[in-house]
Amino acid sequence: MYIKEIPQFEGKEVVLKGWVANRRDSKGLVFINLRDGSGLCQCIADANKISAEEFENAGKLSLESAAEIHGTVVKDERQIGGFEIQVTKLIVIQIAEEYPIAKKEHGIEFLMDKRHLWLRSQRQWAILRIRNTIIYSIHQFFQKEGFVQMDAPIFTGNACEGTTNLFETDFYGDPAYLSQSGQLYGEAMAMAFGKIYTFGPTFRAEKSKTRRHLSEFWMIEPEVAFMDIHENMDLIENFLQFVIRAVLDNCQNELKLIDRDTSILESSLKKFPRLSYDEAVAIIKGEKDVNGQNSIKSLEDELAKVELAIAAANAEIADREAKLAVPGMKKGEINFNQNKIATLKNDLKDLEEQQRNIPQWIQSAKNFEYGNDLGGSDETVITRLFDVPVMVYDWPHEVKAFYLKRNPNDQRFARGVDVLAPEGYGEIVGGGERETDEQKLRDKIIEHDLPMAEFEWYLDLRKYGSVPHAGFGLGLERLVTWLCKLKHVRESIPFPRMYGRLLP
RNA sequence: UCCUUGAUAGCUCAGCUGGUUAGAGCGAGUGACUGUUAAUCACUAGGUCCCUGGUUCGAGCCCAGGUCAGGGAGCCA
Repeated sequence: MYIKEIPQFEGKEVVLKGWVANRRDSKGLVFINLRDGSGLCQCIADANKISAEEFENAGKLSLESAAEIHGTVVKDERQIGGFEIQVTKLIVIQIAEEYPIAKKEHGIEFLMDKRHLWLRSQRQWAILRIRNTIIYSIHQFFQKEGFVQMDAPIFTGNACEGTTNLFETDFYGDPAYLSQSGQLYGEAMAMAFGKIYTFGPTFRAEKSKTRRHLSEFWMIEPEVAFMDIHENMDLIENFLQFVIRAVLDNCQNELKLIDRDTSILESSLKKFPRLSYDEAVAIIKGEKDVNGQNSIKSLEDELAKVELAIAAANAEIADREAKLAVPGMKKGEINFNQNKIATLKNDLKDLEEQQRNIPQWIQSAKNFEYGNDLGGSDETVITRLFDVPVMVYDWPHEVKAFYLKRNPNDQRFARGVDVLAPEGYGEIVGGGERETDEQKLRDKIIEHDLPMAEFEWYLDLRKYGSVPHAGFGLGLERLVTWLCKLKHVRESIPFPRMYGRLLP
């Protein structure tokens, strides 16, 4: 019997096993918020309805203690889930020691150190259930479309893309690297199975400390034979919309718990704009408007808004501090005001950071040099103008991976495509159409200064039935982060691995 | 690797221009209260002010070096 099934048992006797998420006492009454992994439910232990020993035990239940509770389901609109349990019997399974995570705000370092316990709190629970729905719907989409799930190896002998840092390990005395992409193997498998997708861990040893990077993350990489870049963009759009719809259909409760405004998710079900690199650059530099909006002007407006918000927050802090300075305030009210000030100060830190960042974004957008890759701020600048993910294709070939095909009509461009998520989240998908000509690939490998011998097996694919093909890679954690509107990827995975973080 | 901000009680933070015995709230413990939602109220306990060295009559505060962390850049999904 799980808490999520309670609505089916109104008026009946049930048995729940779970952990104490919160407890409040009153004379003759103990309120227990029980958590069992499926949901939360308030249980009321009444001194008149259970034995004296059981009532005493109920009072001893510390935060995160485990108990088995027997009781009657009673409808009560005020409660989470609309029901509560009148306890008839209470069995203590374990009394927990003092629980470190208080019912209060904590700093991120502390919470990350306690990640194994933090997973129990409601917000983390909701995010990771959404992650589960996303994973399930990814498999559903590809399976219904006839893709074969086929994983790439994790130990690799070569550097697929060469540029990024790899984790080196010892493979029976030889150096081996943890995979940074299954891409090349996916191409081989697509030549055998037609449509495949990989779903596995990926490792990048970049000493990045940003809200978008992990050292270990999960990547989904489909690859399809006889598909060109435009069909690839169709696939990406259908795929992402299937996943978004699955989250909207199945996770309303979780989305509400994390306070996610779903309007952008709903608007993302309409067609994704497809911009060429040239168009994207013109928009970033403010040379081209989108629906009457100019990138530079809208940033300047944003900066003005941020400055107003900073002034408002400072005024409110001053006001509340003045009130606190007057003696005679009740303790509860003091507490309320102090917490409010703490929250405001935290908001202020974020606002002040934006105040510092936006002018830099404006500068970097104005000075954007044609031919460069888009930086994090450029992605933000462009996605702020849309309420759907944006696809940018046909990139200067110099900035993209060696295996991408050139646009046959304009050799300056490689047929890569990036999907930029709205709300400032930036790149969540990178992909494109692959080069089919063996000699052109050899030239590129030399140009990128990669060891040719390591790629001979890959070049074989171009000798035996080389056909047009395309695919993409989706970073699971970046998708979770955007769909949940998280501030940082570290909350999108149960145990994040990042620079400086190997425990727990 | 670079830029930037920070480290004070179990947690979140305050601590003025260097000054005598370092503070608050939460959490914990004890007690009060029959409907609470981070309950409320009273009392109690709780400190290597990150480390090393320096300046000074005097350092939580100033200086130098280090460690760790937050945010950003580069790079990427």
